Amino acid sequence: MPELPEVETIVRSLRHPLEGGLANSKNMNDRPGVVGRLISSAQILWSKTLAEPSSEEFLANVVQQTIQSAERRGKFIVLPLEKQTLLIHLRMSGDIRVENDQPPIQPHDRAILNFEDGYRLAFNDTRKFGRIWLVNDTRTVLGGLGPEPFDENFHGQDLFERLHRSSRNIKTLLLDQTLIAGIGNIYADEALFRARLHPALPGKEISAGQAEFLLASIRGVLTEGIARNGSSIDWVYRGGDFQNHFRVYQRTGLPCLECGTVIEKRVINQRSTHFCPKCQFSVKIP
DNA sequence: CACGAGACCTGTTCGC
DNA sequence: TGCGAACAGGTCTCGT
Repeated sequence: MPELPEVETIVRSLRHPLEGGLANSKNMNDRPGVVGRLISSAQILWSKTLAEPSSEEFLANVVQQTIQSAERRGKFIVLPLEKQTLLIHLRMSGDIRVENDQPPIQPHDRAILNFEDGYRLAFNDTRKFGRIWLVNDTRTVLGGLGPEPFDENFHGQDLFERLHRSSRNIKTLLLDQTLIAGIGNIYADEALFRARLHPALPGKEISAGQAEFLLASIRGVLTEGIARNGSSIDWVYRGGDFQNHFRVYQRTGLPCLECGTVIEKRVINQRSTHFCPKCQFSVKIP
């Protein structure tokens, strides 16, 4: 699913002026926002999309509340309302549309928030993995997340200490949302390439200096991803451009852009992992 | 407790 | 051309 840069792009679009932009535009930069809109009704079209509370409770409580802001925590979209908070996780295939003029419900729409002014927010999710929560206390859902990569109080030394405790490989560790929040399969591979670290390297083998450089690499790829409005792959097209700038992800068999060595792919932690065996050579590889 | 495999889903692409 | 297998940006649960 969308990783941190894609979620950040969507969240920024949700903050757009209420009447600015084109409803239904493919480009997130040209879409109307939702902050300040009053929810008048809601529909749950696939019951499992609602993680909590019950459908009846959700429909009764979400109405007559105005969206106060649009934030991001890890890969979660956070929409504080007046009394409670809506949390949305897009997982693998989730997407958000904001539209008006009551266009027909689209295939794979799983939940709809109707606003008093005629606009609506549609949560579309082909694979049905996405989830929505309406909670009183966001800590019940977000409490276990690790630090935000851009938190200025999160330093290379902190990452080092977190990695150093584990014998699991670095690729798996970067995907662990309790260790650091927001990184997914694409940006893990891209960050490890920039950091010149082999994805199979055990966390405990990584030095403090390498962890420092790795955090800078993570911030670098995420920053570039956000600047390019995220990645648009396959049928989930959101107007992002970062997919045209991958250095290793989905470049299996192509020459490394740095050294010309053929990019390899192997499965780590049940996820496809792409890397340059020369640039990301490490002495200790299990 | 840490770790890996399986489950949850649908749609597209790959390989024979 | 057809058809099943493999694969896809994520995370939870269960068994060892």
